[in-house]
Amino acid sequence: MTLFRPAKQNRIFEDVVEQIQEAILSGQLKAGDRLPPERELRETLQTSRSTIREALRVLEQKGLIEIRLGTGGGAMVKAVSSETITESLALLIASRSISIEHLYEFRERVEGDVAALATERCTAEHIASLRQLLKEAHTEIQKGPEAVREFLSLDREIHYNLSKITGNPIYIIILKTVHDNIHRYFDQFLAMDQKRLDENYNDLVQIVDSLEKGDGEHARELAQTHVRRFGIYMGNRDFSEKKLEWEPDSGAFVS
Amino acid sequence: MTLFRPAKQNRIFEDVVEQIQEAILSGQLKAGDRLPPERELRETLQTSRSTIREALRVLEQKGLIEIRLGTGGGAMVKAVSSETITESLALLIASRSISIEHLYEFRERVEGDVAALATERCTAEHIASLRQLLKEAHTEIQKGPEAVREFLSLDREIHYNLSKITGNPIYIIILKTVHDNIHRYFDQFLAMDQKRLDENYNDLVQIVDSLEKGDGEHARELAQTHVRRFGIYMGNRDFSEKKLEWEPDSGAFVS
DNA sequence: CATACTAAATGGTCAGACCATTCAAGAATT
DNA sequence: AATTCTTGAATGGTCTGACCATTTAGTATG
Repeated sequence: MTLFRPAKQNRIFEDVVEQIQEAILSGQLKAGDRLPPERELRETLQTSRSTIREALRVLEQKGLIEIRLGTGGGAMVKAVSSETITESLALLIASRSISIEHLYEFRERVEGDVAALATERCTAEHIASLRQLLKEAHTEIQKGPEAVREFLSLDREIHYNLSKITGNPIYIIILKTVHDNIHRYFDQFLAMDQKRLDENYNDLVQIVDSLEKGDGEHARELAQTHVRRFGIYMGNRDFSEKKLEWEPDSGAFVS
Repeated sequence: MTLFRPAKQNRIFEDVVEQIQEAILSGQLKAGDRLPPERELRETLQTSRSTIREALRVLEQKGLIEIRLGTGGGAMVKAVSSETITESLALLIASRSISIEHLYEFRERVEGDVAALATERCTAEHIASLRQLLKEAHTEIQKGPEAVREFLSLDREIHYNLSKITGNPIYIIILKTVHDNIHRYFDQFLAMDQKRLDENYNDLVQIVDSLEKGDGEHARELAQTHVRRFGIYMGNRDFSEKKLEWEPDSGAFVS
């Protein structure tokens, strides 16, 4: 049960973190607001500056504040974003708890779901916006394989737009997180030849066509195929035999 | 492009974080290992104890170390887990960037994917293990509605097992994260009557039946229906009209 | 042998000082 | 008057050294 937390509320800086976090989440402090300077917080909260600073380090790592130097500086409240999730996922990859292959298998299905959902919910404006991006992508691939970076950037933008059409921020966050982590391996993409470029462009055109026709299941299949193609370029292997044991209690993997 | 980071490497504690994190991710420090005491790190890294401590706060928040008091204590390296992702998602929910309805729509499709994938990859042992859990669940629901907590715990365990069968740790992490965040709202479940209990139990039996038969698409549909039912109990409304604007550059939502 | 005490190791907190960066207000220059 | 330069104040970053709190291992005591 996740009913209880480990009782470890002894540390003062944790109390400071909690108070400030509560003020942010309750809306008393909004994005862009400035926290009082450290020396003032020190007096208000009746503690030492080092304790305040340890609390600020935690809040900073949580992505709740951002700190700037100088006269006009200090701790500013940030809008909660998906950055921390992206970083956590990057750590799981770096520690080899999950592999790029795992990430691709997951992405394939999520992008399929996104394409299907987007089909249900897209408007004429959405389609027009996608067509515009396709047009730009077409311009790029005509420049040949040296424009692969620009093409991939537009490819990403199109997937991003699809996730926005679903209206569900979780899909936006998940895709952003997955894309950010995959982009670290882009070097291996840069060798795409003209045939690959055309192939991928045609994938995108067909996906948008299906959206317009309202054929969600076809859009799903196309999106999955599209992602799978990308995965194959990256030397994606079959991983159906790979197994990782998962330690239930700690929530951590063991080899 | 995510090619460059903001050039802000001036802070010493960040360098300390980086060094220790690198030692952990490269395997020089393994889970369970103890970091040197603060006073020793202070000497080794030629810096002050407060700087070391700020670095430790960051590493702790990243979920890379855990700190214990007393003689045998100190900073211990932790196995990288999904805890931080769970916390980040909780922050997004608490700041109302995403709603429980969004979470349920996402969960519905992910659990569907998991059921379908698990069908492809399950072995006789997996089925036997699931049958055992179903048996325990059956025992619980016969005790009547007061055993709803125990039943829900087993329900969760079954979903967890399905994600393990996929062999893809991302599904394990995602479901764990989603479940952890949904469990905060469980109070509203506790009113399930006998009919609901039976309904949910039958869902689970049918899902396992489909797994055994190898009918992945049926398993997917059943799992989706099962999750949707849960969502409805929580006062889940139709949210297809809701829209949130997403700020591309910052990765943050704006109202 | 079991229990109680003691001391050492380690993290947690505090106070105060000084350094580094940034920015705005005023001074000097053109 | 406009521009540039200087200076000082505000603020975070770092350092030092001290003391407190908790835990464990070892020791003394019954």
